[in-house]
Amino acid sequence: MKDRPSRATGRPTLAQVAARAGVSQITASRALRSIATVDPQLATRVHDAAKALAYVPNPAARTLASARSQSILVLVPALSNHLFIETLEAVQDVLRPRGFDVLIGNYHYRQDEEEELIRNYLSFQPCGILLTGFNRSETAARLLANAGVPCVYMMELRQEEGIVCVGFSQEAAGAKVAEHLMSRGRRKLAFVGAQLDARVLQRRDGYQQAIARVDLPPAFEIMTPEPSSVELGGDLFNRLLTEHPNTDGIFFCNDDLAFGASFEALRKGVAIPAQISVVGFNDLPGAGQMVPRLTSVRTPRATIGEHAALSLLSLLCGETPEIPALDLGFKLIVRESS
Amino acid sequence: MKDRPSRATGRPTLAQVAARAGVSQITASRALRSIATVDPQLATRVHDAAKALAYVPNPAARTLASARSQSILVLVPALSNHLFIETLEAVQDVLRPRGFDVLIGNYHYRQDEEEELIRNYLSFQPCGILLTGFNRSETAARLLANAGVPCVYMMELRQEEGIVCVGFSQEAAGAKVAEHLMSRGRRKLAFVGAQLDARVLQRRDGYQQAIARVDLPPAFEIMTPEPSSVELGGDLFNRLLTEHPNTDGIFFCNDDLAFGASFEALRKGVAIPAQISVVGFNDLPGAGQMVPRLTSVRTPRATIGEHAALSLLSLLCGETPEIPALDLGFKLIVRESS
DNA sequence: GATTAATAAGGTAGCGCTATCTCAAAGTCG
DNA sequence: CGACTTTGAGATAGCGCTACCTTATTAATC
Repeated sequence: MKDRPSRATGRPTLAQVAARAGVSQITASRALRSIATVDPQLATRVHDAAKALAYVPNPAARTLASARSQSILVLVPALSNHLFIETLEAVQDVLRPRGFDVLIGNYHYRQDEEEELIRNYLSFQPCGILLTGFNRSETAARLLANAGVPCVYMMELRQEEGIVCVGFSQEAAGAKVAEHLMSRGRRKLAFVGAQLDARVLQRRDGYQQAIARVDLPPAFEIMTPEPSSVELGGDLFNRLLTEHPNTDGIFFCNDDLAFGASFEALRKGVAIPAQISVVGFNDLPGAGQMVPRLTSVRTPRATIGEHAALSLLSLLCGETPEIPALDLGFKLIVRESS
Repeated sequence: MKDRPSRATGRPTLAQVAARAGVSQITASRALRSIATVDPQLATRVHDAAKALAYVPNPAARTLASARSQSILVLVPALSNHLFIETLEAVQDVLRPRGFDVLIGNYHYRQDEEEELIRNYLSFQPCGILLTGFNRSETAARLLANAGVPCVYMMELRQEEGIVCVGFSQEAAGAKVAEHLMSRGRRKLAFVGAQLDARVLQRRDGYQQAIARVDLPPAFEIMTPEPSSVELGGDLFNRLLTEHPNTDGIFFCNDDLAFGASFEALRKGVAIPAQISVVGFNDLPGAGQMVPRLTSVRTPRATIGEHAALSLLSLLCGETPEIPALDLGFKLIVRESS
């Protein structure tokens, strides 16, 4: 019988660590995974051996043997929006130091793409998933349910048995903006929305409801499914001025649009806030430097990422978070534009 | 002997596909990986069986058996800069349809963090790595060399045996800006840089060299290692006005800074471009909407991502790209601010 | 037509790790 | 003090796939 060439990677293996520590492989495995049933003295020997050999576990072998990886999947609708970047960073800051690795999936606000990502990434057997909002295809939801992987939902809230979510009330935020504009004496309000994901619509609803509560006529709406951008903001602002020239208060569904509108106003000589008050959403970096400085709703996107990751961790430990739907609130930052 | 409970995942396996197709497992494996030595007829049978069973390969098993994953690691210095987002998206657009999955590592412009990410992700046995620039710790470079994983470098160019890179000449871009400002009659030039990564310094060098070539005094420099932001741009602009009030042309190392400066100029009543010409870098979305519309250098960041991914693919096939250092150029977009 | 070379398919043996079971030793209790 | 539980460690057997070697078949060469 000829010797087959080794197919090994050359990296130190658990077997070598175990041999060096004078214990069995499985004991070494348990020690390195901090499983309680190992004598502390043995555990120390194992850790010393691992350090001496510069042992790094092989995640593929681990995943294959346990049918569960150390990866956590995070699905966001866009990377182009700075909002989600901050959420992602916070998620990574929580998970990476704890030995998880974060897989990022960007579905470009498309349900079919999200479904495809879920299908694809489930084959990696992630140990947990962070999702944005509740709006997804039935197939996607079924895939997730069948996989039995713990999920935490970000950005939106829903009080429902078995649902763990971290976010804030988009409706309440929308209402707050309406109340603010009305407190400034604005009566001819408008809402400008792009992209039109579930959260934009929720903000719109909250905004309109607050207006209805004081028996004002509903806000004029300009809505487009186009992706949001600074340029689009300028266009929609112009459209609004043409269609409803006497508008005196606008809530843009996000800051990008509001930025574009502000530029256009400067160019056209439309006085903000003298003639029209403008409010954005998210309070992105730069909102406070705009001319005029932009009133916006500061959303807790980083904290949402952080707490979503922590909630997922507790799910992974078999615990249920005390508050399954965690409301992190928001804050209206009033500046010159209103 | 008691029956052990199955540890299987429940998902269909290659063995089932093979059985259904009436071939051996290894033939099924080869057929699904499109390895040439399989009879097309058998291959069809295998593919049909796989489809019928909704078979999805187990990446962990694949990685373990072959000591090589289907993952490609991309390391970028920041996600907060929109520039890299576009590069990442282009990379993903090339690699995901071809069955690779993209691992994103963000090292926050810190060499130690990059090193840590490399160390960590190498344990996943990625089949290729995309890196940003050439500036990294020696340890990191050694780790990469020892791993023997194909690498492609993005953003910067270097003519060197065995180095595959895709980018453009940062120096040439800097020079181009200087020439443009001088062509507008500007003589008292300044350079404002933040973050100060290698690429910012290269742009600065190109800028200064172009100025030196026509025997003008060197540009005044304001340099700070702080992370770049709109707010910082305003601060640095004010500092520049105080320290060198007669400056008549400024090159900001990126658009964020230029945005902040523009806002501050509007606020202070400094006339751009009448009093000072301003040029940014990257031509981020929004540059064309600024007041005044910002002159900027449009960088091919998406194309860089695309070509870097393609070059990596050819390395994976054992080919060497015809042009190992691919210069994708840049374009000065002249607008109102200069 | 015998020998060699190329080709295609399959058998076998892991890759490196962990789940499960087994067993010995120690602790617990009526 | 014997029967029962608890505890810690090890033996065993895969997880699902692919690399390597071998063998069967066909094509090419002398």
